[in-house]
Amino acid sequence: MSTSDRAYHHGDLPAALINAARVLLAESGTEALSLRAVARRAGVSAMAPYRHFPDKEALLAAVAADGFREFRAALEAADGSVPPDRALLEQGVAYVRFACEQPALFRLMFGPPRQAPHPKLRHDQEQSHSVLAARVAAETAPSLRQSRTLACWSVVHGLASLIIDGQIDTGGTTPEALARMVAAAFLQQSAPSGGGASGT
Amino acid sequence: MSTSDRAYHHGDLPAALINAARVLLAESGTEALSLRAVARRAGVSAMAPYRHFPDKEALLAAVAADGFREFRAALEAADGSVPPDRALLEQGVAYVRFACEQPALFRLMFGPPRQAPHPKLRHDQEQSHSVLAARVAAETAPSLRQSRTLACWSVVHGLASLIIDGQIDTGGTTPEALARMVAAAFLQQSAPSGGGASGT
DNA sequence: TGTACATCAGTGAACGCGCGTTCACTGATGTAC
DNA sequence: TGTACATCAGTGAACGCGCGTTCACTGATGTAC
Repeated sequence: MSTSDRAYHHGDLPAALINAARVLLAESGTEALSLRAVARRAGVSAMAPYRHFPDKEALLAAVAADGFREFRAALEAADGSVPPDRALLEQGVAYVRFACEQPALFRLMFGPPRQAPHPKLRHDQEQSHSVLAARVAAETAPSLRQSRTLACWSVVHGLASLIIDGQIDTGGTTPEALARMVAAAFLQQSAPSGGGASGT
Repeated sequence: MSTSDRAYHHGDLPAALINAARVLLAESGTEALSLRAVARRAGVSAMAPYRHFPDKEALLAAVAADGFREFRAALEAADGSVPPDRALLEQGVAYVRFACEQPALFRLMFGPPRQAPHPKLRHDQEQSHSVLAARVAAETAPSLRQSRTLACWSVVHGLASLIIDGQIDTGGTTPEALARMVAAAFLQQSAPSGGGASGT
């Protein structure tokens, strides 16, 4: 506390800015995410961020990268939390849960590409994608891997998007329950061999 | 021509504005869609739109509603273009094609809700959703309808979103081919009875 | 241990911009007599 | 058929706003001697 209490030098302003951006994202959505607002939130002058990020895009990219690392961790945790034959289902549920808990962050991460994205961001993005791809690969014949991975990814991404964009009349059903319902319908018979998808 | 050539009164400014908005959307994306830019594009003063729309949101809602009507027509055309057992697949392909042909319009239609949406817009939205729902209902037992409709919707919506947001390394594959590949993987065995999904 | 000075990390005022929207207006149209 | 007038559909200047970014600055830190 004493070091960050009110020093002229902040200590770790980059991290503080990313944090402030995520708070703003959670509170007010993507529209409200201006450089000035982030600086204000971090309790620092409007110019301070330029010490650490060349421009607004760079800060946004850092926020997205941070999100992808957290996202990846969530997918991995879900994957490891159950026996292998239910891991894919749980990953899907975790995917939807993440989006619904932090919709604006999710939109920033997966929304329309802003510029040529930083290689750093690209890397964190691919790392998170590979968690799902690896699970599918583990239980799918090589010839079907690509289409099955993409189908799995599409179904969870689509459900997440439809929910957070208010397109679905959920009638009070929780996102998690919707995810289990949809995933069950999806996995029902498309598992290539044996057991699969009878979880709850 | 002679009536619209350069009259003080425009003739049908509302339609011209919606059109101008769609052109801008196609050319420069959602970010560029300001009221002023739309008016400029329609060759009219910045204030003229206020004769026909109470504010910016209302114009955007009209654009989205227009998009939903076109979207619905595309789904219906696809549905009717093949025998019933392949209609669902073709609807999915049409869904993805629409999104990829007009990504910014698609985002405006399905993006985060801006305000309490106009009832008119809600209606056009539901009309388009019902095309898919009706097809699923026609070939699915009542108890499975809800989950199967949502699963089908999610998979096409997710694929469309991933493509237009640049998340997928398509390696040159066309959106339509991706859609057929994913839909095939998805429908492979989840059709409740008989034939299904051996298209192309 | 003490001083000089380069470097680093912040400040604060100011810029130009495009935006949504207001206001008071003016030109065109249509209808009553 | 001609005129008076209400109404409708546009104009153009101006507002206040928050934005990203520039500029010149100042205070804090760390290193060489």
